[in-house]
Amino acid sequence: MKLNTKSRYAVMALADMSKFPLNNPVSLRDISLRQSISLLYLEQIFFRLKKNDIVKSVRGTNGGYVLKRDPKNIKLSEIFKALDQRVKTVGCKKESKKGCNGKSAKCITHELWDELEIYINNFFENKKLSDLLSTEERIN
Amino acid sequence: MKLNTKSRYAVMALADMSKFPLNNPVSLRDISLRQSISLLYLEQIFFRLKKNDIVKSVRGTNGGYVLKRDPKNIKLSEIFKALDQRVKTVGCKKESKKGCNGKSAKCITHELWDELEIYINNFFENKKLSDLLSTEERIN
DNA sequence: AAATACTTGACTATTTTAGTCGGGTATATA
DNA sequence: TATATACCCGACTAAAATAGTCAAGTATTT
Ligand code: FES
Ligand code: FES
Repeated sequence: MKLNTKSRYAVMALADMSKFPLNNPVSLRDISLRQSISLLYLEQIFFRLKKNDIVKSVRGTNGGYVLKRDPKNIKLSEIFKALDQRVKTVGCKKESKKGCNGKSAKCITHELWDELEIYINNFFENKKLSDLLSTEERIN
Repeated sequence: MKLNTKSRYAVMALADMSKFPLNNPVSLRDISLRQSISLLYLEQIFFRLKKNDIVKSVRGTNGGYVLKRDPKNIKLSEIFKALDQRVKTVGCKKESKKGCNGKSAKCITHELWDELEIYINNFFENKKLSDLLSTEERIN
């Protein structure tokens, strides 16, 4: 099980942003420099974040991205979802009645993996962007 | 985050085995047929399981593999470890003081991913092979 | 002797990941 | 109004990981 860079960078970038005053646009260039993430990659990531109502953009000079909501109200699960990054533990299609090998029934371990998936999703569901900030930053 | 087939098949195969009397060798051919997993792939998986003291082998006709311990005492974490399949959520090297981009310090999200890794490993640590068997099978 | 079943390293096709590229458009400021 | 800044967005690609397969065995039972 591995977490991919897209999700990791997305959370990293958003955490970086949330250190600044809410209405102050933060440019991807700055995030790129501070967090050492490729600017072009960030653009791809933020395109998705914007489409999914997590950030909004301000174009032109001194523009950048702004969090659309308070970090307290942004769950990690939303960020993952925005990037199409879901937890996948089973080999079968959820909707289908068939098992992971196309056979008739769900396999003997299906329930276990389902449980694991719910367990992991639970982590993301209960974590908010604000949880990443240290006490001093949170006061700001 | 995705679970790979190696781990999934390993648990599936071991769960299949644990339905049979403990001292009765179960051949990979049978598991392959019952669970629709490639025999050659299973061989690769069981090679590792054997090396890691989870199963032992019985060669020759009517041979097969036998669980080395009671399913009650086989943790999923051991199975994963046997297959070199570890949970990896961070971008940096654990030992190193450096961050995930080779920069000086650990990044702002490092603690979060560490927490996630511990959280997931915890699931595997607390699950045993016996937990996969239904009540009737457990009596057996 | 023959069949069964494990042994073990190497190899390969496919898929996924981690980005890059290119050619835009909108806005602020000098 | 020219220019620089910064977002916009689809398409592309190299590299790594995954999911197996292949080959050439060895040990044991019947
Ligand atoms: S994981 Fe769903 S049937 Fe195997
Ligand atoms: S995840 Fe460890 S430094 Fe970024």
